[in-house]
Amino acid sequence: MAPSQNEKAPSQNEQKKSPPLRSDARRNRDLLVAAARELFAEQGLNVPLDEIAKRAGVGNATLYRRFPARGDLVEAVFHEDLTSVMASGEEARLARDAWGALTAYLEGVCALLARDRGVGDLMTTGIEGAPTLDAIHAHNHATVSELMRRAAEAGELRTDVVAEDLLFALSALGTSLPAVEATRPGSWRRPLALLLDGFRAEAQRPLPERPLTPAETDRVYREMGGEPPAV
Amino acid sequence: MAPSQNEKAPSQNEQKKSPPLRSDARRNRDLLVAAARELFAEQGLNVPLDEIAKRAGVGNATLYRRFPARGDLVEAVFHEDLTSVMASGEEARLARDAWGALTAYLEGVCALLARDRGVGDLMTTGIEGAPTLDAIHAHNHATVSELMRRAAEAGELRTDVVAEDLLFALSALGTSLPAVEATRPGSWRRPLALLLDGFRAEAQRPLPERPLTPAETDRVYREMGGEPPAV
Amino acid sequence: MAPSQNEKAPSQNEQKKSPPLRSDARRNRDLLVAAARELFAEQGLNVPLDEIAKRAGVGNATLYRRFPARGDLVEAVFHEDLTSVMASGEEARLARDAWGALTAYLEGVCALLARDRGVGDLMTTGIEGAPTLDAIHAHNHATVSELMRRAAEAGELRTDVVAEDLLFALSALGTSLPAVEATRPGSWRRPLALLLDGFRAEAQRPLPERPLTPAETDRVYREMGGEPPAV
Amino acid sequence: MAPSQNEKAPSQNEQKKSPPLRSDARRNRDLLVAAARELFAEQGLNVPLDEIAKRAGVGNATLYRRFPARGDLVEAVFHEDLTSVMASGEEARLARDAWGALTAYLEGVCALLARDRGVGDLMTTGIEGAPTLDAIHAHNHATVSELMRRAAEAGELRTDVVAEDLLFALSALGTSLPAVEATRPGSWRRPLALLLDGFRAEAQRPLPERPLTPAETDRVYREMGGEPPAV
DNA sequence: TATGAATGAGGCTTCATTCAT
DNA sequence: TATGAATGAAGCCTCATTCAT
Repeated sequence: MAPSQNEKAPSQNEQKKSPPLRSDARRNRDLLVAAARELFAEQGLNVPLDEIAKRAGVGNATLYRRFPARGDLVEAVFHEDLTSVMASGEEARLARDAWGALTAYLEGVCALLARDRGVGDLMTTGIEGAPTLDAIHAHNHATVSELMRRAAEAGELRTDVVAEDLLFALSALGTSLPAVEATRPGSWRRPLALLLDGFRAEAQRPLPERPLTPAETDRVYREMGGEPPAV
Repeated sequence: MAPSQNEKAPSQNEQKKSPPLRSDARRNRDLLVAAARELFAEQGLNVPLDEIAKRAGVGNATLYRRFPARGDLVEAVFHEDLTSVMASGEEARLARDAWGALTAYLEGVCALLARDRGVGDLMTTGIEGAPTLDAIHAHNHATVSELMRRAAEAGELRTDVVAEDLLFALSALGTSLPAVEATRPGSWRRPLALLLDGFRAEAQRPLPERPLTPAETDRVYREMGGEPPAV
Repeated sequence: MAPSQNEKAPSQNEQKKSPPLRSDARRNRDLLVAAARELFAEQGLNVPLDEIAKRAGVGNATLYRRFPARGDLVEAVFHEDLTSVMASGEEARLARDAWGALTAYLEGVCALLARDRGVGDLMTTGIEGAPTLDAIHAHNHATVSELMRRAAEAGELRTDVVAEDLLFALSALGTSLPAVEATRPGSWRRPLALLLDGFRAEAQRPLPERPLTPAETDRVYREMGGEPPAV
Repeated sequence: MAPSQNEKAPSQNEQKKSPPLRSDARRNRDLLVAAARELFAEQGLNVPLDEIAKRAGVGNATLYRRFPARGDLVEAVFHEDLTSVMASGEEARLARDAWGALTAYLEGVCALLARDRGVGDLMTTGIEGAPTLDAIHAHNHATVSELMRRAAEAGELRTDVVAEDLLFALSALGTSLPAVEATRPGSWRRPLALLLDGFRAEAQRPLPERPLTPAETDRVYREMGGEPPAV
């Protein structure tokens, strides 16, 4: 469940100072994370905590002790998935074909969004006190920015857009993808393709309004969910 | 609150057979609708009913008596706004320039979406027992279909898309617009323009996946909210 | 209690002093009584007053004004039925065969109990401020007493029982009769016959406990429903 | 509250798999059951749950957590009493004198009915999802059937009656007994004796109507309360 | 006077959070 | 330290009763 490198350095998840967990505590922790992963995927991040504890087969206080805030649980659950997103982002940045790499990267992200309601919530809701997720978000932003810059240089991407434009569109789309995936698997590729076509160079029409600044984008996400953004 | 044309035909709101309301009842009803309009706009359709009653300054039972189900209140609140959407749809259909009319129509819809969270909820959540809203939804669909057909004939719109594609993208976008509007008024025009550029003829790339059928679209919305769609 | 001249002088129903009702008021009053009659019979005396008003097609305040307490409505509804019980009681007292007359009389009462849940409630619940019903109750008691006395003299009825014994048994049975009637029409005759067999002379076994006094019986009914007895 | 033998085998109350409760939880559970026992006895099974929680001195959520449905609480409360009824039923079946044993058994049942309104409700209302009570009901029926059969063979009981006849009469009587008990303790023996005299052999008169079948009896109780019968 | 609406208390249930063992 | 229960606030709904036209 937790990736193997975590076993070597569990401190990353439990913050710096924690001593390694006792075996039964570790087991319960993992059960909780697994249960939360399922329920977040199925029902989104607002699933009742008691339900998570029940599916894990532990008391709710075990959950609360291990994860004082909902965000801690969220962070634990999505650390792995989103780390792999970071990895695919790194890989994408190495590609020659920036636009193709961007497309492929976003397809990976959307595949994740489509099968996990929690990820979509992460993009719009934001989670209080989830530094790891913040880092991933920053990395994601950097990846998209970088690839967009190069794709624009290559003449594939219109030049009047910024990363915020794309990420915002993606987050808006993201919440809807699990529903289309449940209806017809794979059909999320179509709205994504339409979205991307709007960013292509040939489609250019002068855009109204300047793009949102990063600070404004933050505020947007805060408006939406009540907390800082996450992915 | 009630536009003057409603004064001529108040029966439309109160269904056929109801006798005209007494003055104080009418007043309370209007207070409730006004309070609900504000709170739906601010917080979406799931705002607690007690809060609506409190803001209206009436008891919660008064609310319940007048609007037995939440959907009745929703219908009363959005009837007017959405009727005007229907009117603008009729107007759009008369225009020469189909693509321009479609754009203008969608701008009107998005302006509404941007300033009222309730409308976005309506597009994804659906409301049980709101026949008027269903009718509006059907009209909206017909308008978009008609204009898309003509815009495609005129060579402005890509030919491999259907109304469901556009309406789905719009509903996905809609939920996010109030947040951008609150951050920078009017800035919702930008993501809308990007969305529309994806539908233009020149941008064509072969799309993956066939579009969702209307029945599938219904199921998507049901997946999202639990009930039939509304707008 | 309600002699035929009441039809000429309905004022007796609305207390002494009321002027005769205006025609529409009279109509609404009758609608209310009719609706209450149906609903009391179907669901018992605790049916919501609003439901009665709704079935009558009038506002609930009309009901309240005309019948300030639930008991007033109850009295109006059951006046007629129970008056006919009184009449049949009078007739029974004239019969030669006291035991046969008693049996026939109780069959009439049970037939009423079986098809009207309200009557059973009346026997156990009691109604505050229903003088007419009290009078009927007294008459019923007198009838049963008289017939029992004569049946005992004739050697048909055991001599160690009093009217309270029989009336109590009857009231206990009464609540259950609508359910058996709904299950198999007419089957209420069987438990009644069993009950009566317990009162026959030949069945005599010395009974434990002295019978309840009338005062105690009153208290029993008060215990059961909270109010004075009625039938 | 719980008799000492329960301390040896507490599992019987908490179902098979439950781990033993922690001391405070056990205490609160017992407080709830005690409060419910009192209130059920005083006011019947429809007493508000909040009132039970209040008398127990715990929050209403504690009650809900421990007893998700009212029936769970009912089952907990009456398990003990009714188990002792089953025991006395077993004992009765062993007696020589069937009629005497039946009488004694029913006296025990009536003594219970007289001092606890809840038991009477159980006989007419029925409780959803109370398997233990259903078992007790079946046992009660079997006991009465068996004793009636033997009493008929011994010539003490009339031969044209079945268990349903007696149980129905008993349930009809049952609801009324708490009121007579409250009025004069012990006086419930008199109506019971009268009832039983109606079932004696010497009293025989041909009974009208065939008895209700068990299925019909079920339907009767469903008519009365809305759910399957219980005792 | 006749009418219909407003009221407000009370019931049940659910959940996030805090407390006791 | 690990665990699970208690808590209390809040949501929704229903009804008998009172108030305003």
